Amino acid sequence: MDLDEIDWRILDLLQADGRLSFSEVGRRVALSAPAVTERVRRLEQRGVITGFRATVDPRAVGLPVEAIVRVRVRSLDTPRFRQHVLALPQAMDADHVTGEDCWLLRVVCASMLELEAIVEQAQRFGDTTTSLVFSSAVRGRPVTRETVEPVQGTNSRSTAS
Amino acid sequence: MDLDEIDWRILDLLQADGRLSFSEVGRRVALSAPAVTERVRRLEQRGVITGFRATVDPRAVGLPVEAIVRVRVRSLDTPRFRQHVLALPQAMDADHVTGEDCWLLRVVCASMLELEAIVEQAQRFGDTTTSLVFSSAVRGRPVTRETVEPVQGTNSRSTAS
DNA sequence: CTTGAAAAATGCCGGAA
DNA sequence: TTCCGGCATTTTTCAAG
Repeated sequence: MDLDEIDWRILDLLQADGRLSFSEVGRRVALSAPAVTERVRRLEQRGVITGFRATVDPRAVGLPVEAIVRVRVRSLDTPRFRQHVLALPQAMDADHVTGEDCWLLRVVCASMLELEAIVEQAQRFGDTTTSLVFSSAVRGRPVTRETVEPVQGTNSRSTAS
Repeated sequence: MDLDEIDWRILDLLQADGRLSFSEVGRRVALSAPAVTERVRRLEQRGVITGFRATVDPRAVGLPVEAIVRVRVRSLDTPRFRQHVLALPQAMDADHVTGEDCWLLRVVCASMLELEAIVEQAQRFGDTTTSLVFSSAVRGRPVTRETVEPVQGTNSRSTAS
């Protein structure tokens, strides 16, 4: 929560390239390598950095179909539904949300046939609404200081701030 | 696409911990460090690995509100809407999808007040439906061989396969 | 947080299966 | 091709200030 300017710069760098050496990070933020290592360790311990991951493009490994499946789960079935999606290897994200469609799944799969099977499985727990993803204009935007303290005047209405 | 067993094991390891040294990966898959480096380089070149990133928990940096905003963008406004969401630091994901709600935004922000402002901005482009995220049962599940070739008999209907 | 030294990892090369 | 071994360089790690 109380991150200083250097913490934010480190987060910027590591969200852009999670394999940057801590020496290199240190060079860019004008700190020694051990200092960076220690800051990163503390950011992880405080739960700010939750991990470092390689990101894989599903389309590049034979998963061209991406869809958002909204499921109106009957409340009694919620625990079983939770178990179900946890076991679904094609479910990349599953969010429990407010509103009529209690659950939102992001699913990737090899074909429409497979998507059909997945949606049919989900139907066991409630009504579904499925949308195919054309494209993603934004995916996993890094969290920056701007996200936390957005500046005013960024919108088209007030360009001449 | 044509990934062998070792490629999959490397992807498993690096999706779990993107900062593992390639020597360590090599130890675990019984390959020399240069061989791992070369495989990772090719996986990146083929677009399988799209990058390595640190993941940041928005809640840990003062962004406790997460919401999915569906926007029914009027088709003529789509290009401007695209520009708008690209400029929104709170939009973590933005997907163009089929169906009535042409766009799905995943938004994080500091307060309900801020969410209200963002939704009001989105309203300029079309009607919106907003759902608050209670929790995420799955977030960024790794892509595995199972995702590409799901085994049959995983579902509750056919446990005794 | 820094420095400095030991241990480990990386990058690059020629050569083997 | 794909992988291995070896060497120079860089990075990591750990101690001490």
